[in-house]
Amino acid sequence: MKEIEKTLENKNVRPTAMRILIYKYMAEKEVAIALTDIENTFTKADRTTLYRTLKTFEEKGIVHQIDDGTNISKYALCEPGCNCELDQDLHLHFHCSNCDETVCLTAHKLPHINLPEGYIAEDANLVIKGICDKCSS
Amino acid sequence: MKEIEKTLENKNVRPTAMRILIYKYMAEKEVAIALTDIENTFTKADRTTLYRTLKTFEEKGIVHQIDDGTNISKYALCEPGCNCELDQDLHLHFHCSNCDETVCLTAHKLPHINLPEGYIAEDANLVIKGICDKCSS
DNA sequence: ATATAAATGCAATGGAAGTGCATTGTTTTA
DNA sequence: TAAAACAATGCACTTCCATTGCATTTATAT
Ligand SMILES: [Mn+2]
Ligand SMILES: [Mn+2]
Ligand SMILES: [Zn+2]
Ligand SMILES: [Zn+2]
Repeated sequence: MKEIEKTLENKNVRPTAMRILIYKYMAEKEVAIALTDIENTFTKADRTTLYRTLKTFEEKGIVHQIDDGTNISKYALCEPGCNCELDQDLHLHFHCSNCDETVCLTAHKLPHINLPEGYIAEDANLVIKGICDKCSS
Repeated sequence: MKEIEKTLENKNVRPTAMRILIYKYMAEKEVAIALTDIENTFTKADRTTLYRTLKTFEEKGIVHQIDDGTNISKYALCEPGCNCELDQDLHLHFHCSNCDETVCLTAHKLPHINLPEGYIAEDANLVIKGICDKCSS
């Protein structure tokens, strides 16, 4: 428990009860989390609080937002030492069309892309859709 | 004009007045088009008609949908001979954070990705965000 | 203890996607 | 050609998620 408090404080986020719970929840799940997931888990808390918690976590580099093509924002805890604010650590994401779960494939970094003249890359998003390991077996 | 009618008929889409106009509009633009773009252009037509036109075009392989990360679906005419229904012709897309325009970089095919055991890829989406050639000059 | 600032809760809004159904227009085919 | 069948369009309405303003509560600083 104290671990999580430390982690939050290190990122300049006050470790409130709700924030600790959400962090713990995300740490236990191995998949990307949507706001509605958190909503359904912590039904006593207000949706806005949960929403703002995710936003705060994102701003402070605790989680990164994932756009998996479902038009539902998902979030996952950043790896220790990840610098996704600096657009490094760009890994790919996999979205399973069967179970609708999205996972970070942090080991799979994005390949470098040579753009045409005049184009300046600042960020990239690569999502693979298909069947995940759990659903394919 | 007759060109467009032929194209639509070849794809088993009836060349109605509205559809021809929308096709023409998209052909003239070199960027991906959102429903609201079409809405703002053809203000007399109903939004649903325009919406369903895009859906029809997509189903019949006349346009492909583009998810550029803005959470607004965009569409672009398929290249002649493109087989995006078969998940081939997977090219990357570039979204300019300055002018908010999205373009197909059809010359840039997606690199092959080796996924971990058990993962089966069916589709992929790669979007580069940054500054486009027009905005960087 | 008081002042200040941050976090939370409540209510409302906005934008975009999607659907049901009636109406209009077009194509078959008898 | 007229009737029947089918496709396209228009209107109204719904759903879903993201986002904001403001009041209230809670925590921190002086
Ligand atoms: Mn990730
Ligand atoms: Mn494209
Ligand atoms: Zn799955
Ligand atoms: Zn631009």
